[in-house]
Amino acid sequence: MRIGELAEATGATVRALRYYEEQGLLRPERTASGQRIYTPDAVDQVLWIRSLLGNGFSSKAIAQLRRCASADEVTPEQRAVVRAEHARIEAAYRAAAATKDRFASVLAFIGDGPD
Amino acid sequence: MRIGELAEATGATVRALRYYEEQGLLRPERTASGQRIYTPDAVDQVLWIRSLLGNGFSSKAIAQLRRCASADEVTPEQRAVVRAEHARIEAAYRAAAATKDRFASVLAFIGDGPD
DNA sequence: CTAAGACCTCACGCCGGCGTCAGAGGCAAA
DNA sequence: TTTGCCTCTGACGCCGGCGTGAGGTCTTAG
Repeated sequence: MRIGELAEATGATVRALRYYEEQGLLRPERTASGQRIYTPDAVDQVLWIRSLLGNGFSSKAIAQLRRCASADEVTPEQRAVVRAEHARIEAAYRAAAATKDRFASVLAFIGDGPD
Repeated sequence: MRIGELAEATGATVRALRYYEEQGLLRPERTASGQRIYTPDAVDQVLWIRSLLGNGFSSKAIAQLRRCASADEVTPEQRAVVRAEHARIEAAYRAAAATKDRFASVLAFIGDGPD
């Protein structure tokens, strides 16, 4: 698929997709004339990238993870990266859960009134 | 407590605490000479603020929520704010959960090797 | 063949959440 | 009172994640 289609399929902008490639998060093929061609998997990849970014991951960390996933062998360094980021996401998850619960109680308090 | 103590208690920097006040997220008392004095509750408030910021909330949205919490009456506008932010946090929570699970499987795959 | 639209590569701009000075003033101990 | 640390108020700087042109090329419908 072409970049505009991927953008529409994922909700990302064309600019963002090019930025992701620039950061090494995406590696589309190119046509002879230089136009980007994405495989269907790219949709999931982009959604994944955006969810990581939304959870406070930096693009550099995501690039590390990507390299880790595509390597045949996992180096100790990569292992460390994964573990560190795992700790991050655990914290983010707990924070999100707490925040969600807190909101739920606020909603229970005010939510049944008129709009 | 003074700002340095609050900083140490919360893990935020002094600069960040002043920034939060600037944004209307915190309202410490002042001594006659102008030094900030925080009540013990401020610790929880700061942790709460940081968790919201970490979940992608803007400081303006948090200020709105704060105003909402301290008002005697909840206006429809505030109600809308809370609902919108609730949707945000729901999404963030689901994303975090998915990310966490994905990491868990990665760790299961590589995590039992040597460091 | 042509015209519209999607795409390309620079490259500068923006904004939020602080970091980081500079310079001046509190405050507790000796 | 002096020493040393904490705090104060500006005010500029930085960096990531894009937005937004400018100026040119590709593709495809008619």
